[in-house]
Amino acid sequence: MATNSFEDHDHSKCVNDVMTAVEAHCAIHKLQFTPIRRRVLEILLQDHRALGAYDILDILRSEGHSAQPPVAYRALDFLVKNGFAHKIERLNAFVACSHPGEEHTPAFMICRSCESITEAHREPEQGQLGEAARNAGFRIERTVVEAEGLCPKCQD
Amino acid sequence: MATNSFEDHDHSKCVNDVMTAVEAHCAIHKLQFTPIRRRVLEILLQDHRALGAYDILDILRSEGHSAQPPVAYRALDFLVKNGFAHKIERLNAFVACSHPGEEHTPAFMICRSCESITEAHREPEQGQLGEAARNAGFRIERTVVEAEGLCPKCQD
DNA sequence: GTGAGGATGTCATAACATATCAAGAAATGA
DNA sequence: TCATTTCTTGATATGTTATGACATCCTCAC
Ligand SMILES: [Zn+2]
Ligand SMILES: [Zn+2]
Ligand SMILES: [Zn+2]
Ligand SMILES: [Zn+2]
Repeated sequence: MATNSFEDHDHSKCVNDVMTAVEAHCAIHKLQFTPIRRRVLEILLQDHRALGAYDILDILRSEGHSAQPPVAYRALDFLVKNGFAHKIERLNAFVACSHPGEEHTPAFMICRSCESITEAHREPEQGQLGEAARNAGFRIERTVVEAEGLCPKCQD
Repeated sequence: MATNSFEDHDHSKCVNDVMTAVEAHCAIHKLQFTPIRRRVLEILLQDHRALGAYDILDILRSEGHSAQPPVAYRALDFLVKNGFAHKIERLNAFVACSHPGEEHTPAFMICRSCESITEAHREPEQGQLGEAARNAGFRIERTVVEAEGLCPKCQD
């Protein structure tokens, strides 16, 4: 996966790398990477966009799977809990992770025009938020950092 | 309002200052600070917590107002659009702004234990997110920055 | 083989948010 | 003042996102 998915890149390699990393991670950690979970991740990886749970359900149904909401939400829970996908709070939607399995604190840039999303990484204790937390005596456990705007292509 | 609402502070002054500032801002900008809008802001100001639209509806109803969802959402839209309240995306809920009317880029610290929320301010172009955006050629228009964790009191 | 834990299928419902249209109130400008 | 326009509210309905609950099935350990 390119470091910045706004740039042109070999996307099939991008998909492949993630699937390989996830398979390896599941093997090591004895996680069941079942067909539904795999298929949902594949769907998320189709492009660098966030999909709602019901978008995913529609796709599953179009493939002959009689899918009820919990089917999508359970697969997404699995992917999110294990660091293979992230929820974009601003959109109530889900995106595949660029660095599956690795511990990281993501920040997202969301293009409002083409809807593409790039994941960057932060250090939670650094920067303005870290400083504000120290000043307030607040202990950060999770962060939601999402920027909305225009990607390079859509600025033209 | 205290710079950090996790600290003990004179909350009635805190409420008063915000209401005064909002009234002044509405007078200057010819905004209609109607009874419903005022009441919803008062409800949000009761404590430094986020309330869902339906929480607000319940309160309005308990006060004899026959309130349907659009009543709450319209008032909240008004408050958010004019910078008197913010939506907390992580919670699908709304909180009163600490600096009503002023242009600012908020960041929130949300205590998962007592649910209190403090608003800090960021410079959108600075810090880790600003740097990531410059590297990617991304133009930031809005940001969502929310930290979840434990406030000073709840760490004991 | 039996029991325990995890995964899936299915139905139902909760929680969050908006579309639409009618009616009323307030600002605007003759 | 009166008409016009714009904003606000009332009310019904519906759309969208997410979870609860329970039955069934599968796998693995014992
Ligand atoms: Zn790619
Ligand atoms: Zn990630
Ligand atoms: Zn206060
Ligand atoms: Zn604010």
